[in-house]
Amino acid sequence: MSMDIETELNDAQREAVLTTEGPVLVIAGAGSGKTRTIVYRLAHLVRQGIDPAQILLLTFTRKAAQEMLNRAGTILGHPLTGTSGGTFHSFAYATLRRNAADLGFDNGFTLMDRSDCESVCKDVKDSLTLGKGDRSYPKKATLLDMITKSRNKELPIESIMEREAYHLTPYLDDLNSIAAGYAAFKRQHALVDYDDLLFLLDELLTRNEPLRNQLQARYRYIMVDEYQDTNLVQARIVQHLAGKRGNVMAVGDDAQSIYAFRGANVANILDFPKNFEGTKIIRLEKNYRSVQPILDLTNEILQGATIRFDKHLYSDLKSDALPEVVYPLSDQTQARLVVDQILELGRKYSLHDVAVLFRAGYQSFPLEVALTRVGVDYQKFGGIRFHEAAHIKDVLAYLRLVVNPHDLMAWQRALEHVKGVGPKTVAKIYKAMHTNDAKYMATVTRKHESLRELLNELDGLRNMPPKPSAVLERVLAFYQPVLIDKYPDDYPKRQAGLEQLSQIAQNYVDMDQLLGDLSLDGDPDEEKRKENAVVLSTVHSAKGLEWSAVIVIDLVEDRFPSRKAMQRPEDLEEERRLMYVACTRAKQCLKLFVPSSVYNRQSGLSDPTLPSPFVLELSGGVFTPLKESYSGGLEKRWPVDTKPVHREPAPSRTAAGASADSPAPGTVPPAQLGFCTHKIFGKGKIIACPEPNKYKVNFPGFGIKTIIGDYLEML
DNA sequence: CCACCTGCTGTTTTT
DNA sequence: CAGCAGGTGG
Repeated sequence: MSMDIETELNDAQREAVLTTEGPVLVIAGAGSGKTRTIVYRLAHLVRQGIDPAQILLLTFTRKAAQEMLNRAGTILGHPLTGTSGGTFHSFAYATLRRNAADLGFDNGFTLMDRSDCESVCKDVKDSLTLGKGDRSYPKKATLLDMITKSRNKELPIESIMEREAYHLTPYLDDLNSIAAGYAAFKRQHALVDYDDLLFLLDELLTRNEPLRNQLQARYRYIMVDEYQDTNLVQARIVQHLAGKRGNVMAVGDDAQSIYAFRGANVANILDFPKNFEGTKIIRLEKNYRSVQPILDLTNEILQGATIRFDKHLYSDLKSDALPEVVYPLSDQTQARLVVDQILELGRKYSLHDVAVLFRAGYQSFPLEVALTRVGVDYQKFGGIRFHEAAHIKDVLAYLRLVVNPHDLMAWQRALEHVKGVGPKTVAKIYKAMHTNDAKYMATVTRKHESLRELLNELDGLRNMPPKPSAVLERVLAFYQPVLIDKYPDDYPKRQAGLEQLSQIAQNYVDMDQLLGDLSLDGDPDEEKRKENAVVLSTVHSAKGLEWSAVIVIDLVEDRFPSRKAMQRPEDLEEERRLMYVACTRAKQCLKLFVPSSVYNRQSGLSDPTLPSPFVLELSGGVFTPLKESYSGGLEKRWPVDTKPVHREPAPSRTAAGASADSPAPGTVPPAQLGFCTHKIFGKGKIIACPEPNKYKVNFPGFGIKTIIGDYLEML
């Protein structure tokens, strides 16, 4: 492949590629050739004679980094060797491992995944004897959420609570104690969570000047992708690495910021020019991905935003076909209709070029069943990850113990397979081992004969050369009976997973590296898109990707936007950007599905739905509406808003629904539903208007109340 | 102290 | 439908 900067790039892209010195901020709209720009810049730098090892490319997923490096290699005609590319987290992991002793980890450390972190939270909670008998006590997942959110946003737990979890206020003191206990536990057992990777790197770079200088000297050219989704500590890391020279190119799009929930701060991209003096700002606005009718629709989604974006994408790609909005009767029939659409699209496109997107992982379950029934293969992104499966974690626990004897989480997993040994016994054994209490060890091993064997086996592992594949081989051999015993129903399937793990291990010489990569990057086998498998993905996991045809399902209130995001206006804004990301993935064909009812587990019945506000506010001209007929087909549905909708004397939330389609009878157009305040209950969300001037309002902490309009102030 | 059973609660997104 | 607390029997 050739590299012709003159003909293959537009003016803005070319400028971004050719500006190699000094800070550059590239505001890259969706589909504006951002990846191409980064790839060409990589190639250009190397062609200029820059040593590839002096380039650092930080991206959001390791997959993205790998793909960019590969493409740059293709352009150059030889692979880029020595370039560091990956996520902030993987870069941090590698750097910390080389400097573990400096951070007080003399025996190395182990990276915990999400479920490890949750169980630590639970253990700490139990050991502080908090929440006994309280059924509504925050779950371990909630506890961890609050702790990491507080860290990522660098705010006290109290502020996080005030802003987004008012109902947890009674537990504030508990949460602070649990957070402290959690931190102490990690230290004590040489464990590190995802957040620690970033904070420890920041600490290291701040404190260790020689190291900082060394890294600054090495990485003379830094590129950071998806800058809108970095948080405060990531921005500091970039500043440390860039140093005075400030040779940083940040690329991102404020309209695609969808990770505020984990502490991402859009201010980073907006303030980049302030933090790096003399920043050259380049905007990429021409879209090369989507046909114009799709962009007309996505531009409208952005127009509804409270804080307007200075952005309007345009494209040369024409099409006569408008995006479609399809109204199935229920989420069950939606699955069937989507399968029909997939089969039809499969005639025009390769199936791996067709994607179904949704807000949350579980929303694809009915579709997965339907696809399996008709025999269509699919590949799902954003579900349970490879390394989170119980049997994989079991096996990895033994590997972890080879590296880090303080890893209590791993001890628990490993020893609890012995019949008669539970959490309490493990804790005692752990303590006895670390205090050389031979007497207890003798007693306990006499009581459980198979424990003795297991400990001998572990010693054997520790004494062999730490070659991952060899150690794993031995672990798998003695894990085999446990596997069959523990999973009598489906152990053959899990066995296949373990063999896959063996395959992966072949590629590693270093145990730490293997463990880190598994936790930081999930299933390395997922890299390649399967041929002839339709893609199912959460919108978050679809970021940065594109398909010829995209179907978005479950576009109803409480699902997309998610129910949890309906409490606060700023969360709703993030959902809007998420909707924008979803729709801008489509190149030629976009279909939005709005089921009229969804199955409700609690009642066992189908509940009627309200269409997502993001669909309601679209003007009639940008899409073709189709509804499911009672016979199961699709027919054109004419916009019914010819008869004027009776409007309440205007709660002023008009941004939504200016030209909305008429809602189903008996419901109220969400255009009128917004937020309000009440003298006693405070701020709440209006969820229905059963009769004129009477509203059902959900007040956080008080629940749903029906209130006369006169007592409410509309926001 | 551990394993197993019962009945209640409440469902986002990810490195 | 899972995840979890609490009770019971070994």
